[in-house]
Amino acid sequence: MNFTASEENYIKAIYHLQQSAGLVTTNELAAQLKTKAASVTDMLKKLKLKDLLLYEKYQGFQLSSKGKKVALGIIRKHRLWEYFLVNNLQFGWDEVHEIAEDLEHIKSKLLIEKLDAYLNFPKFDPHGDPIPDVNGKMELSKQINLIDLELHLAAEVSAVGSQSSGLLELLSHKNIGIGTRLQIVKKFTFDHSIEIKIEDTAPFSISQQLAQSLFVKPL
Amino acid sequence: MNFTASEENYIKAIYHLQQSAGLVTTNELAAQLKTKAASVTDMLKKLKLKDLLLYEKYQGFQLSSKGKKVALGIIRKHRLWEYFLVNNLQFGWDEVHEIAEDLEHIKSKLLIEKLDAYLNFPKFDPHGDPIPDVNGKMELSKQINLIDLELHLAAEVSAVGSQSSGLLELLSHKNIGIGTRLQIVKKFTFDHSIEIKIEDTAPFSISQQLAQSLFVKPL
DNA sequence: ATAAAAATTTAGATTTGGCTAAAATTATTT
DNA sequence: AAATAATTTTAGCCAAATCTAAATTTTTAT
Repeated sequence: MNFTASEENYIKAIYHLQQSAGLVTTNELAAQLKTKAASVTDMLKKLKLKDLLLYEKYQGFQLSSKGKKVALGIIRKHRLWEYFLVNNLQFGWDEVHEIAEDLEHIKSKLLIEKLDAYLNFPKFDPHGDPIPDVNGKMELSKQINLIDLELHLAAEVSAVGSQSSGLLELLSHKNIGIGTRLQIVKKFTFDHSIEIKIEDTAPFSISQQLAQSLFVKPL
Repeated sequence: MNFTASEENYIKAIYHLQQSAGLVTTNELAAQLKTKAASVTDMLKKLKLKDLLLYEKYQGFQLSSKGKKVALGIIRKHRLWEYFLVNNLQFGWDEVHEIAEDLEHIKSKLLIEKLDAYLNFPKFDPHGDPIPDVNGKMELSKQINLIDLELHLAAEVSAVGSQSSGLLELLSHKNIGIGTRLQIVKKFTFDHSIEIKIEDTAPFSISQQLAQSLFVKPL
């Protein structure tokens, strides 16, 4: 089956939303895609007709197993291209999301398999997110949200919660990236900020919001 | 200015047609794009409005200088991607056109400049067509791919397909450089290798891949 | 030079994906 | 349990890019 770029964007957005929420709602999706609820409803009908979506009107929705498979294919393409852009073309990891949004809609199956081989079958993209293989399987790492990391337990940054340029700018300013080793030295209840220490540098504190955008693997 | 994929396809097709014909006609273009004359007329009006086209109805048309600049930008992207697909991803040179048709519409300027650098600023694509540089300049000559040179016809090496060190190493080992005079003494269908003779030295054979990286001017 | 043929353009319809505004449904409050 | 609020859907419209059929202009041939 063949899908338009717009359909693919809906499928991908639904996939990401249902990861946390289970059932997805029309307004949520409209906000995510920066479009209007009425437009979403239209597309939902189309996706249901193509058996990509389990949907009863007014009742919320989620991807069918066919829909999930399509979503994983798009995510695979997106993350492989991001890997290529950063590792081969020397883009910064904060510059590649937009471009990969376009590249992910290029249709050729062979292209992606050859790209994957050329890159040596990478398992994680530059943001630490796992890359699905040809069958949609991916390594689900034991990463947890930084806010939930136990006090004084050493861990390694493995992923960021979004690709927003604001977040990436802040991280590079604070010298935090994928692979950075750190531990929490104090948690403050007042504003839920936490104080972290990166290897042997001086501890500094980060906001709850930032901590929630960081994922780590305990070492 | 930003253009749709469809507009870009029209611009590119007009560019190629006017290379041979000068003025282009509606039916010609419709045939080229596998669409109907009425659709072409609609698009011509749009392109004229955007100052990409010199067009008076019923009188034929051609690209404005602005239109030509846009065309060269698209051709640049197309040929760079073809080069990447063949030289890096190991596609056959006969498999890449379709995919490049899609990739050429990816918008990022930075992407193309980084790709160009990554590929070592190639001057010719895998089919021997010149790749325009950032300013739209390209090597225009009667050179042809060595693989297409007529048997026993004397010719002079005029360009190599890329600056890759592997290619240059091989060429210097075989004593082939710009200006080298040679002729083909035999073509083998089995592996598409060819046997060449440089001036008065003994003939030797070179691979299809190497022959495709060499461009010659018949003397 | 005029009629027929060919090429081109216009007019009106269709599809896709979006919009606004109004209607319908579900959820929340009093 | 109504009334109000929020959410979702429907209805009707718009723009881009295509199409068919009809009208117009240009070219060709008698």
